[in-house]
Amino acid sequence: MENLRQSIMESVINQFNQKGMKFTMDDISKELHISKKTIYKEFDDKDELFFATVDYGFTAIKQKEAEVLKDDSLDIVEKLTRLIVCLPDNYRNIDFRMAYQLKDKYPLVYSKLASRIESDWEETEKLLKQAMDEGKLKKMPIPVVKLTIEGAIEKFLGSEELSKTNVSYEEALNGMIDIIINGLRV
Amino acid sequence: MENLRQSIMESVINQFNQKGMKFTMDDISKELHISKKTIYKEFDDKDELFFATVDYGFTAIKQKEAEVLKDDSLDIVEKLTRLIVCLPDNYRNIDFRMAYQLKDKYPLVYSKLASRIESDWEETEKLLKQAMDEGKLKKMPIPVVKLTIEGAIEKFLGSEELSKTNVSYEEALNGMIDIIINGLRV
DNA sequence: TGGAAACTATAGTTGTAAAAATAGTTTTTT
DNA sequence: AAAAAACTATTTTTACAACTATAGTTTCCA
Repeated sequence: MENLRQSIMESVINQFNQKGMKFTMDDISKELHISKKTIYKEFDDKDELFFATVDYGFTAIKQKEAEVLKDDSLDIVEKLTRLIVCLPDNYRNIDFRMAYQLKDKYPLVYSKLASRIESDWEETEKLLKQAMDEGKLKKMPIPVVKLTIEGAIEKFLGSEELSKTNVSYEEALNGMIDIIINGLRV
Repeated sequence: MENLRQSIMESVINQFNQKGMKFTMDDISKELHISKKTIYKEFDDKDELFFATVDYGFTAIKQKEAEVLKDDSLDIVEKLTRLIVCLPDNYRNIDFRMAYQLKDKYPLVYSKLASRIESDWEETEKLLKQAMDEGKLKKMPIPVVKLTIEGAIEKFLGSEELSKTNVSYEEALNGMIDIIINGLRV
């Protein structure tokens, strides 16, 4: 079976989002109705499993990103808008308020996670800079834009204010991106 | 001496921002070179001291806010911009990443702090709604604007990204407010 | 072959008793 | 009169042992 690895990693993501780091190899084997032995045939140890899972979790996002980038029917500002919409997928698939738990026990996995998210910003940053240089967007230090977007996403995910006021996450996200892209228009 | 209370409360704010909640009554007396007895003559106990300090910490901000509000030479959107610039003062004077420590031991103080910050948003929200109703700004759910601003401020204060890229806090703050106000313009 | 369960060494948790720190008071000193 | 220091009752940390949970392995069975 070739997608055995894959379903194990799916289970890891699932368990992680349910219980944070407090899930066991037994939890995974139970969820998948497979034996631990089978897991250990695919992955040397928990470390390798986590490491592989981080990579796996980003493949879909990277792909979506690549599609946007190569679609030449899109204006640079439109590309940017779509790219920014992609970014929060990271924060949704991997609940970041739980990821800090990795820092202590799996520092390598954590830094891989952090650097992949960072690298997801790279294309966006490049495009932002380009749009500013071309005069399509107002000049503004990139970190200001980046931190504003990141901060908003984390607030949208973490605060109860949205659900209390019946504003959906999607609505908030699109609103925020709309404000920022418009705010940067010359 | 009339500003004895005041200097004690200043010391509390100072100690808090240095050490979080891990400062003692002795620390305060040492910093001010006064005896503990003198502190306890002004304040019944640590609770009352903290409670009073929260109120004290907000007076300057509230005053600045009131001045902006009553200045009729300002356009509503200008008022809003200045009001939003005021808001972060809360987050700077009282480091919010440390305030959560109050929750357990001084729940009353914490809720006072939270509600005062919340009430600081009230005027801003009122003005935002008004500007949207008057067609001066694009309609947008208020929580989206609020969370975006709050999220950005917290990121600006907490992340090392600004200092690493030589962007000052003020620059970032003004940039962010500029983006958002412009992004909301019709 | 692979699932289920038993097994072991280790890592993590919990309870607790001793030690240290601290809020608030009292005494002494300046 | 107020600072400094000493004091006490309470709270907070610390240290450590007993207990529990878990990663990874091995055995057994369908």
